[in-house]
Amino acid sequence: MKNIEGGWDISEEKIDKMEAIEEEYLKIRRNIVEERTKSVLGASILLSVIYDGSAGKACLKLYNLDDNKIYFWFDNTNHRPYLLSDLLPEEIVKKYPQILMHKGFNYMELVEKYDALRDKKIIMTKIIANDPLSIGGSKNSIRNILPVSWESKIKYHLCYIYDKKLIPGMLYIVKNNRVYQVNIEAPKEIKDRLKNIYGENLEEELVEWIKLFHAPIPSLKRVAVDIEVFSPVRNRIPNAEEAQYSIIAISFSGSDGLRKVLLLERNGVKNEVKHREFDIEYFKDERKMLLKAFQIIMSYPIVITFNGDNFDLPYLYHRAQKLGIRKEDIPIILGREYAHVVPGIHIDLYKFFNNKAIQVYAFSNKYREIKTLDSISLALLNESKVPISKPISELSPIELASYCFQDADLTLKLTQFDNELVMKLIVVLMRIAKLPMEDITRHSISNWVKSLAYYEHRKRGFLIPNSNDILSMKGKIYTKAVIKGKKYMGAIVLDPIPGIFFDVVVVDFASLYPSMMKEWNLSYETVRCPHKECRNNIVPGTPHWVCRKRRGLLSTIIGYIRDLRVFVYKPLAKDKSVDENTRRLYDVMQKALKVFINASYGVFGSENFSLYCPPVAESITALGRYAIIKTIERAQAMNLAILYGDTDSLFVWRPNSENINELLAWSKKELHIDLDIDKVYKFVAFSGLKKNYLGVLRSGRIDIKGMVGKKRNTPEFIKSLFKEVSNILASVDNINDIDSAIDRIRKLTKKSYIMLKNKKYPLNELAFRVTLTKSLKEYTKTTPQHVKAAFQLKRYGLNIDIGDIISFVKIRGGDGVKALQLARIDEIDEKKYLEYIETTFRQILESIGVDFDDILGTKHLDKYF
DNA sequence: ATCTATGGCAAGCCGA
DNA sequence: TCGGCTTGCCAT
Repeated sequence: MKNIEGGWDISEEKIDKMEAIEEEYLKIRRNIVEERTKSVLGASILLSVIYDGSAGKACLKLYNLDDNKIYFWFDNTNHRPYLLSDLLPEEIVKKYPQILMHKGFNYMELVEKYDALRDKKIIMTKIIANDPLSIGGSKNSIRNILPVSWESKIKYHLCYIYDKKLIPGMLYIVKNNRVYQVNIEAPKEIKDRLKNIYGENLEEELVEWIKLFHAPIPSLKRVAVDIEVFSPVRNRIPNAEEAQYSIIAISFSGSDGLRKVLLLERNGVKNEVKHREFDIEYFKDERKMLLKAFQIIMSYPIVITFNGDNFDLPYLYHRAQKLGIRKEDIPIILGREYAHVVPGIHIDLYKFFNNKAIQVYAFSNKYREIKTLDSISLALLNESKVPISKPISELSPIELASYCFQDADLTLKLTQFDNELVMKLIVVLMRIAKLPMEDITRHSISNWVKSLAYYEHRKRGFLIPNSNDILSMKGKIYTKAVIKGKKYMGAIVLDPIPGIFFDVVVVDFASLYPSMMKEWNLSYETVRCPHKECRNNIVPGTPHWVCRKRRGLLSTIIGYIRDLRVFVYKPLAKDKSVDENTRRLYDVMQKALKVFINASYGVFGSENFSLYCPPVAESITALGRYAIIKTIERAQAMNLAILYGDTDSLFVWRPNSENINELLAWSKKELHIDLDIDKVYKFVAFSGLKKNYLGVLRSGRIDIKGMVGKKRNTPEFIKSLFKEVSNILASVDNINDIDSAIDRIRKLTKKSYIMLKNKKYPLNELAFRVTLTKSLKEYTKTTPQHVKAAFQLKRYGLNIDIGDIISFVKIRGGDGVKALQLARIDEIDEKKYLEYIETTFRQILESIGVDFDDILGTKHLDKYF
């Protein structure tokens, strides 16, 4: 027996047992490689597609619903890529000897001549480096197809013919070396709903979309994994590449009920303690423990981690190599950004939950503090980790096991809550974006839209343009942004009329920007199109024109998505006559569609988007401004009093319902956008500032927007004061209640002043919590307070990095601030805090017509000191 | 390698 | 002291 680290006394009998583990492990591996390439496979969900252009092969990862296992399907038909000169019209090849190296290459010209090439079914390849089964080998196969120097210019023609239109997340059957899509019927009632809008003959494309949403979403077998590593130094995160220290615990929590912790016996102490929540298996040899872990990982089709791409899996991989396990016997393949597992799929929930689109639109900003497993679990599961008092390396075996298991279990639960919402969302997003499971969970919205758009291009046989070419043809912007440094003009915000108003109705346009894209045929190819006849089809407020001859691709897709959400899935998700489970499923669909709708405008204004087209973004906002201005004019002509409005909403004071209905009808008829009643307020109090008001709905719910007291970075004691004040206001029913409310607020204010003066608030409630949005050395222009506090912490040896939230309090003298951890209560600068209370309260009070100074009965704060 | 947009406010920094 | 600029957070 080889001594690995420290060395153990191992009995013969134990060695036998361990060798059995190794034998079993190798058997599973062989089984995976040899048998899982079947030519007949029942209904399976397609999880991943790996193309390799240079080898002319593709590999699909299919999850078989019969046995919950992953199978591979190789396409060995060896599609050799065509050379560019085969694809392009002869005259173009002659004209440009280096083909696309020519700088001013005209993409539109190519499009016009492209029709002849349609039947060749050109599509882009997608290449994943380091695919788990090494079906190809080269990292960037484009190099093997074309001379290297062409690489950058070549992007849009590529290159490799693959005529199967596979949709990740959809169901397929494999038979005799062919892959067939499972036929899904589009339900009649859904079609009927759409026929009400589109007429009797639904377009084939729209029916395809419905099928996408009505293919069943099976429950996927999965296991969550977490590891703990020994560390001789407190709070030091071990380096995954060096993998210097032992892995001391590996925990698993599976959707099939597996609850297991593998523990390394250390210091010669034997601990065969049991735990009632999970099984513990003790190991003397770390290598055997890893083999056992690998065995478990390989037995699941889906492996879930929290930050496994960056830590757990790389650490396991490097540690295993260090302990002498051969590379090919480790079921982990490290890519540049991903850690893949074999044979299944690895989902890193850290990346998924960090995705802005998921945070904001799917989970409506329920979690937005630091994205740790703990904070996300707390927000979504209402469950958090039991804190440990000692460093990990000092825990007793049982404490360590519980701590480690807790992480794996929370990770699994994040995919299970709300009827497996997260897994279903992932599958639906895969189907919409046409991205493999690994990619959809790691990429951001601009990549999702890109993938969707590319798929639609290929389906229609369109060339996919190079972003440089779009930009050089359509890069000009004509409007000026209000905010310095922005590219073009955005939305209109009306100046609110300060004061308190009872009986206010808010109307707003239903998804204004996407509606504009749909109504105006806005897409990168239709805005500023080459046709002379379209030049007079001008977008109001801009010099841009829109094509009349061709339907815009993105405009069409966004139109479908919008209609499916607005007319089908959103109403059905609320429809009480639909059974509970189906309704929840519709809610998932509705949420997934929302993500795409909300991003559809933004991506066109983002340089990172591969179809970036500023005139499209500019036209969209211009049309938004046009719509709201026309509506205001119309409302005024009808004698409706507009108190406030922002982008797509208008606040109307005491309207009668006839007038409102007339306005809504007018909008539909004249602007072709749905204007709806969004909210009805008992009263709204405007402070006079834009994006800053407080309202109480008919239901008694209180709506507070933009006020300081609500912001995440304000100290806790002010937030709770603010909450009390808003509750007082929520109780106001009519104008007569106001005086007594003011009186209560006055008392509250005074009380808080005295509390502050007598240092009754604990230090941590006084802390401001501000995020570092850059790394410390990038703050070159100014040194804001939270950066000062961060430097103080750094001097104390703490590791401070981008994304950290710095807690600090304001003090007298010195820097003016001190990091919370370093401050004492007697250093506090009360004056600064009084000023802060003042602004907070002023915003509320001025809106209800009370002078802040009256509240205190004094003009000077100093009198309190 | 990562990234949807612009408008608005409060506070603090920093040079004139 | 003033005002422009930077920063972070929020509204839509």
